[in-house]
Amino acid sequence: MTEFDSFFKSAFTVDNVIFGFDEGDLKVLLIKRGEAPYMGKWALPGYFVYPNEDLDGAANRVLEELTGLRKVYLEQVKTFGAVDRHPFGRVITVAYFSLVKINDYKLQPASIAQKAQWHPVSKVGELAFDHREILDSCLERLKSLVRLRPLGFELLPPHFTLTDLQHLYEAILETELDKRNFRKKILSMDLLVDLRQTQEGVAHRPAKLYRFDRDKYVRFQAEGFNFELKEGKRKESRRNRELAPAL
Amino acid sequence: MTEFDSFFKSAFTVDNVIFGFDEGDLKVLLIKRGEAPYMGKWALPGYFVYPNEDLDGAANRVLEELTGLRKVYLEQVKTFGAVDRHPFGRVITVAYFSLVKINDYKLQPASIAQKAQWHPVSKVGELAFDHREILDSCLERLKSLVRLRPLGFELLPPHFTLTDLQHLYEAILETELDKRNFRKKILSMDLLVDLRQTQEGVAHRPAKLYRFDRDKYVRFQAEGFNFELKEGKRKESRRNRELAPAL
DNA sequence: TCAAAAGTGTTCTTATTACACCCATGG
DNA sequence: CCATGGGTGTAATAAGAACACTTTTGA
Repeated sequence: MTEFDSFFKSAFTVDNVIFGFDEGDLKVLLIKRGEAPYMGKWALPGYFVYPNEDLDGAANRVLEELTGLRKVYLEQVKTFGAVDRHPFGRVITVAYFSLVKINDYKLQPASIAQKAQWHPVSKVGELAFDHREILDSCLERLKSLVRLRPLGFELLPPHFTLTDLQHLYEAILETELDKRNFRKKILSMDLLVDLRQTQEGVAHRPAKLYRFDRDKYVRFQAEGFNFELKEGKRKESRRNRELAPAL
Repeated sequence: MTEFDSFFKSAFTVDNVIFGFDEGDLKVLLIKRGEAPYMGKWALPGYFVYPNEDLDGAANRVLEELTGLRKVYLEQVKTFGAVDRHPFGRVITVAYFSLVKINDYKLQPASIAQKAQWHPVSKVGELAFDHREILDSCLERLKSLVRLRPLGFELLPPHFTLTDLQHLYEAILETELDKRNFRKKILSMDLLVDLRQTQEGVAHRPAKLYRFDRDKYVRFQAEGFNFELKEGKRKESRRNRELAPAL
């Protein structure tokens, strides 16, 4: 194998873009680096992949060490391998994003977590390494996936109002949605359970609470179904450029 | 840096799923392995990433060494890193797919290319390593991208008929399309140029030839536009599960 | 009684689907 | 003159977009 020895000198890491939703904002969990390189800069949580660990395993480990959460939504997005992206040597990183219910998040005792903080995505500036680019890729992927699959619920508490849900979509898609059309669509999908409870202690008419019916979704998927969310912009008569096959 | 030395013992590769379209079939270019491991098995073209090379560069190199083609459509899909996926050690691989016009493909003199062959995607069986899984991921990605962007044209010769185009979509999407609706949609997108030529020497009414207007597409993109291709199945009144925000 | 957010229907426009016959050519 | 695939339109249905007022609560 000596002919290949020279290739076995690189390392790889995972970096995890952990999204949460709170106070009407999409947020991301960042860590303030306490060591070189990029000391003092905000960075994505990540670490080297251990020799006996696969990629998803490493991403889950990073997430759990930081937040204590297991079994949350996690998706591989893209791998970044610019030659000089890491000063220690050739390090390529596999970027993941995960979706957590921000209230489930408990700061872990691990020292690294002491420096973790939620940042509104819209206010994140420069980051260490190429993490800004990684964040952007994950945001874009989230935006497109959230239209195709009911991921939004991963970010909300188990009980939520339709307005919560609408605000979540508005934050992710960076758009505004029509309240009546949104509700009509969501309810027509028949994936929400009316909990027959309402908010309490709000200074306005209390909203009904719902939960996502995951079992039903799984059943619908099995029947071959698509959850799809389209754009909706039609500012000045957007031309139709959709191509629709007619099986 | 000694604390991290143990991590710098892995290697990474790129594997390239090269798609082409010919005789009504979606095809993939595979190589018959002439050495261990998996000697004699069909595999995806791929190789180690050189120390001074980024990932896209390596994928382009693999493609060019094999086919002589440069500047073809190439897209990173997913990274595979199961611990034992390669017998030589820890090797993770970044999977790409590329789209080539099969007639542009010239067998290169490189020895590796001697063993290359186009296989109809539907007839590919077991492959070396985890390459079957990689192929499946790339196929799935192609299927979803082809609905969102006009990638199909990358697989056709510069001049083509509407029937060619329809057959291409049918092959990729594994479905049948209605001829009239397909043409109506495609032509309404205003991305094809009527070349005012027709086929010659066919034993039926000759079809008109078109080309894809790439410049126009670029302009439309700049104006913010979406090329979108939807499913169209409605066998027994498929329920509407699309969620459409109304900005 | 006021402020604040919840909740609710209809109309218009656009997109999607289903569907059948005549046309041009080579053999 | 036949076989082959090319080419064309319309009507019915479904989805998407626009839009404003009443309700319920706490302060």
